[in-house]
Amino acid sequence: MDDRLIMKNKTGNQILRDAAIAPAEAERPTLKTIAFMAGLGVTTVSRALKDAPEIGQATKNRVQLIAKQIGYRPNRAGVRLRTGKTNVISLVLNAQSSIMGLTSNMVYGISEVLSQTPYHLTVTPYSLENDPMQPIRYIVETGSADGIIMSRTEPDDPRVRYLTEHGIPFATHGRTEMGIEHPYHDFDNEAFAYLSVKSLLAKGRRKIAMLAGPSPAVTYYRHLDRGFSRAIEEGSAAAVAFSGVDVDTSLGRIRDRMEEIMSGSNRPDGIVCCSGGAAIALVAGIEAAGLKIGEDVDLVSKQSTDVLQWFRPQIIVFNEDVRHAGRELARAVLRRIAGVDARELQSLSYPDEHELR
Amino acid sequence: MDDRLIMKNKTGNQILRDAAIAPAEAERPTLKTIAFMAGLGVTTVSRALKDAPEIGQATKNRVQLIAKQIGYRPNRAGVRLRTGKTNVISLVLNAQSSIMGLTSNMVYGISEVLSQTPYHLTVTPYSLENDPMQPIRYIVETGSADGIIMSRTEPDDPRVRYLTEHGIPFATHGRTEMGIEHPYHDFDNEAFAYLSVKSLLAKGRRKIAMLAGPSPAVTYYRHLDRGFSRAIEEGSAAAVAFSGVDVDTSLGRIRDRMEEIMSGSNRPDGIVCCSGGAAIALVAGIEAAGLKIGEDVDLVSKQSTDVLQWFRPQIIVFNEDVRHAGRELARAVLRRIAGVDARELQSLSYPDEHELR
DNA sequence: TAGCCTACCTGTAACGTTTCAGATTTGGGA
DNA sequence: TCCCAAATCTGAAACGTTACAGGTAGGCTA
Repeated sequence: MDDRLIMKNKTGNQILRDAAIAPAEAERPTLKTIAFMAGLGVTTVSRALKDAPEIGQATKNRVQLIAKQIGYRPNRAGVRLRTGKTNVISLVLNAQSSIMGLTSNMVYGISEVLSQTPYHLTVTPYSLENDPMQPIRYIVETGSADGIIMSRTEPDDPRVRYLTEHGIPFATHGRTEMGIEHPYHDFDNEAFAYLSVKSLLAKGRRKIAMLAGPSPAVTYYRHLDRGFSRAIEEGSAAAVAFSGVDVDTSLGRIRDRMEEIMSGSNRPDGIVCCSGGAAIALVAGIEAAGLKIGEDVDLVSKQSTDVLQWFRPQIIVFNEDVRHAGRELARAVLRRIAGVDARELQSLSYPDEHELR
Repeated sequence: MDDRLIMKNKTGNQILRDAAIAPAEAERPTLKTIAFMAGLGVTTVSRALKDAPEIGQATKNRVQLIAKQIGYRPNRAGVRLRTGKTNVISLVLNAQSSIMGLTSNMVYGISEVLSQTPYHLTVTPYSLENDPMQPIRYIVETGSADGIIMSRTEPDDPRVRYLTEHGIPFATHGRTEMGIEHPYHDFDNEAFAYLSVKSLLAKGRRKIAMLAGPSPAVTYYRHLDRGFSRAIEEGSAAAVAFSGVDVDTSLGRIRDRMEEIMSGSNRPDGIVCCSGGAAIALVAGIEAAGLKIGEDVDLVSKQSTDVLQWFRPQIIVFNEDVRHAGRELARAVLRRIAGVDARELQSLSYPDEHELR
């Protein structure tokens, strides 16, 4: 004889007990379980749990008590199948920006917010060689998320257009310039660049260069450029161009190129850098050229992880709180899903000059 | 009259067209769609798509062709509800280890593998103050993943015990010492510590200290300690203890404590550090004490992001390829889910001394 | 007394998939 | 010619949830 014991319990569900092997595999309670216990129909239970107006208060209390006692949790697959709601937010990012905890902080920030909700976070990285639209299309076509958070926003971003057309809630890290109102959170890169140049000017620097984002592809490049130019003009300083490198370049190449530039005749005496990772390679190049930070040349950099001030205390540092960005973005998509107008879900955070310990 | 047009298509599903507003919201094809197009029953289609033996080859070909042409993708909720399979792998990690791209590289490594499969990756961070069991229990109780990947493995890890008892596939980053065979991937920290001390000995250092993981809580602490002690003994050197700091300590406190220690009389002349982030603070402390790396004291560190050699070229660096760890762990859970024996899913990677450019 | 409203509750169907237990067809052997 | 097995295919049921269209009881009005 089989040593398994198959029985029907009162709810009609099957219990499968494996005599000694499986550890009393407790069956997960469903609406049916509660319905049986309360002597009600499943519909009533379903409604009672979501505080529907047509259910009596006494019933609601009773049902909710039972649900809590037996640890009922709605089956996500059931809900998803029936309602089409996935309770999933998808973070789509490119695998390049891994350096210096940008990704992790974003993930943590988002999770912090989602952990208070029924939403789960799925992460979908794509490599820079691939089409950024691909993961987006996949999510939309398979309906695998209720909302999307994405980074590396471009001025005329096809993803934004696509998602808007399809009516899928999303929030971007970074702004667009395409006349579509959508939720975003952005770091004020214009202010950063402006303030950076200002602080170099204050140190008496007059030939200033910037290591910026991948030109004009990504929106923040434009903002940096605007802030930079404005400050340069106001200070009637000279802008030195860095050709052949940007923040996406490999650290090794940044270092080499910097050594080259800083050994040349037209070298800048002040540099603005918009990534902590790049700044480190940049410094290596400067020092390889025999120059000293804080003496021959001053450096201002953005950082998203507390590290540059340990690296070279002379570097002027502005913090970008990516974790905060994550929280803002998560809140934005959630509220967008809830139907809030996109214009109310746009926020900016300002550069915060690092205070020395 | 209503300006919406509700019609039944041939499959019996409802199409809801919003005259001008919604952009031809194409209905997602289901098995039913294919069944209708092929003039078959849904059962046959379902089977044909998974190459079941009882379906004729001609039918299979036809069905698969149609499926491809109309871009059919199985509905995850349907599958999940029916089979209980979620097609989700959950990465559970603590929010502390954010520094220096550890988390991101892990995520990217895992995604790389999962992107070739029907699996999605969800990330569930928890803060160190919370019970590490909590997210695990949640996943098991709600059945929200088919497999789990987790880090910060402890010698006697309650999560490992719990998951094993419940028969949930998982893989850990790091080993346990509890007599349970389970899939893992680990960096050989014993070899790292051993080799590190060896290289310090080779530089003539004789008073050696180590900044290690949180004592004995996390397994890798033991491995580090073993490798360290063995090398110290073999080289008949002196081990200097670092009290009050470990790799979890805040960078600020590490710096301060290091300054203190390195200003004292019994300061080491060689240091092993097992985290790139901590190494940076450590260097700051050493230099604040007026000492020079490579002269007064030598430093060996592990890094998971290419940064220390730009920071101070004098630091001896061993790389831990966390992205590779992510790939290994993902492969391990997947194969575990497929029923492969746990003992075949245990792997180790070895420290790889960083080659100078 | 009938009629009707309100307050509360219920069964059935459906979402898309897989499994189960057949049903149908075909070909071959007797 | 008949029957059986093999090869294909099929409908119904079920997973857990919510939406829809009722149902019932009690009280109130006319």
